[in-house]
Amino acid sequence: QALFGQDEPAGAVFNVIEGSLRLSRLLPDGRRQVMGFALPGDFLGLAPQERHSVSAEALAPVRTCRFERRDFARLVEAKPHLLMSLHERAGYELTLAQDQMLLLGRRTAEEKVAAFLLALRERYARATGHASVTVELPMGRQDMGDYLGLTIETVSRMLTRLDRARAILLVPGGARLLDVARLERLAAS
Amino acid sequence: QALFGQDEPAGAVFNVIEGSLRLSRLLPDGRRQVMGFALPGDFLGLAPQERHSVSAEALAPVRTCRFERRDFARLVEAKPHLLMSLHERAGYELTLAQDQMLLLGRRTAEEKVAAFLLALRERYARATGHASVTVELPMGRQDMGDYLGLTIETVSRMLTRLDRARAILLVPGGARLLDVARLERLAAS
DNA sequence: CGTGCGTTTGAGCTAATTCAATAGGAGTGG
DNA sequence: CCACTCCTATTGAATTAGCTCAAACGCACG
Repeated sequence: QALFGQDEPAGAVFNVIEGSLRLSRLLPDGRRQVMGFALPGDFLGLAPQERHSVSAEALAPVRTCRFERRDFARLVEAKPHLLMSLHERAGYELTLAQDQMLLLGRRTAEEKVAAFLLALRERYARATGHASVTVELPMGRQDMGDYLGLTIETVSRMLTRLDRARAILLVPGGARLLDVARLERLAAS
Repeated sequence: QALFGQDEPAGAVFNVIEGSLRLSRLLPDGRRQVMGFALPGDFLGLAPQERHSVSAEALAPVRTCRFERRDFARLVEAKPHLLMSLHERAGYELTLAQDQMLLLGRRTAEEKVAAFLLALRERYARATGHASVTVELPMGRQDMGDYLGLTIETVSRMLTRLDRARAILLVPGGARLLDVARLERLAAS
C-alpha cells in the first residue's frame, strides 16, 4: 500500500509504470495535506535528500521501476549534465508548489476544484501527447479535499455544481470537461 | 522598489546584504499570495529558469550583491560540485514549500500566525547563530496575511489574541516571544 | 438480497471575512 | 509645541463561505 513513509530514509528512486500514488504529509493530530499525485511516468525520490519529505501511498495497485540510490548516484556522477536536468526539474517542481500555494491561500472552493480538473487534464495531455476531454480521477474525494484544502463534502458539492452548470459531466472514476473555457474562467487562472 | 517582476527574464542572481524583500505572485484579479520573504544573507534567482516565477519587492531600502547570470553560469561550470549544493538547496526549498502548503491548507488562523512567528524566529536564529526572543517583523500586516492566506484583520486579531494571552508581546516593528512552548503547542507543529 | 464503503445531499453552525469605524504613530508645517 | 495629514493597525458588528453533523443514496461484492 505505502511505497515509503514521511521521514523514512530515502533509499531508492522510483519510476511509476502503472497505477497512481498519493504524496502527503500529516499533522500530529491527523489533519492531512496531500502534496500531489504521482501518475504513470512520474519519478519519486529524485530529491537529493537523506529522508523523504512526504509519504507515498498507492491509490490502486502500482507497478514501479526501482533504482537503488547508490546506483542512481553513480549514474549522476558518470553523466554530469544529468544533474543539470535534475536541477531544472527541481526548479519546475518549485514553481508548481508555488501555484499550489496560491491556490490554497487565495482561491475559493469552486476555483480550486475547477483549477484542479484543468491541471489534471493538462498533465494527462502532456503525458499522452494529446488532449482528452475526459479526465481520470484515480483518487477519492477525500484525497482531492486534502489536496485542495477542502472537506470531502465541499469537493463533492463543487463537483455537482459544475456538473449541474454543464461545465463538466461526472462519470464513474472521472469527469468529462464539457466547457474548458468556462472552467478556465471559473478557475480564475 | 521592485528588484524584479514575475515572468521577467531571470538576468541575475542577488545576495541580499541589507533590508528585506517580499516574494509574491498575483492573481489576475489582484489577489496576492506571498511566497516568502528574503532576509539579509538570502539568495534570489538561483533557480535555473529562464524567467522568475515570483516578483521581488523591497520592504525597506535594500542593498544587494548582484551576479550576472552568465558569470554565475560560468562559475557553476567551473565548479561542478557547486551544482550539487545548489540542487540540495533546491530540495530544501521544496520541503519548505511543502510546509507552507500544509499550513495554508490545513491550519487555523491562530496556528498559522503562531507557526509564522516561530518559523521567523528559527530563521533569524539560524542566520545570527543564536536564538533571540525578539523577532523583527519587517513586513506589514497585509504581507503577513498574504503569506498566511488570511486577511489583514484576522492577522491583527490573532496577534492581539496571542499578546493578551501573554504568549507574545507586541512591540513596534516586531514581537517578543514570551512563551515559545505555548506557541509551539498553538502552532500544532 | 444484504452489507459495506464511498459519495451526495441537507440543515445548521462557526471561523474567518467584509465592511465600517476608531486609534495610533510618523512626518510636516504653522 | 501643537494641529493636521497620511497611513497602518486595531477593534467591532454583521455576513458568509466552507465546515460539521447527520441522513440518504448508489453500487460493488459476497
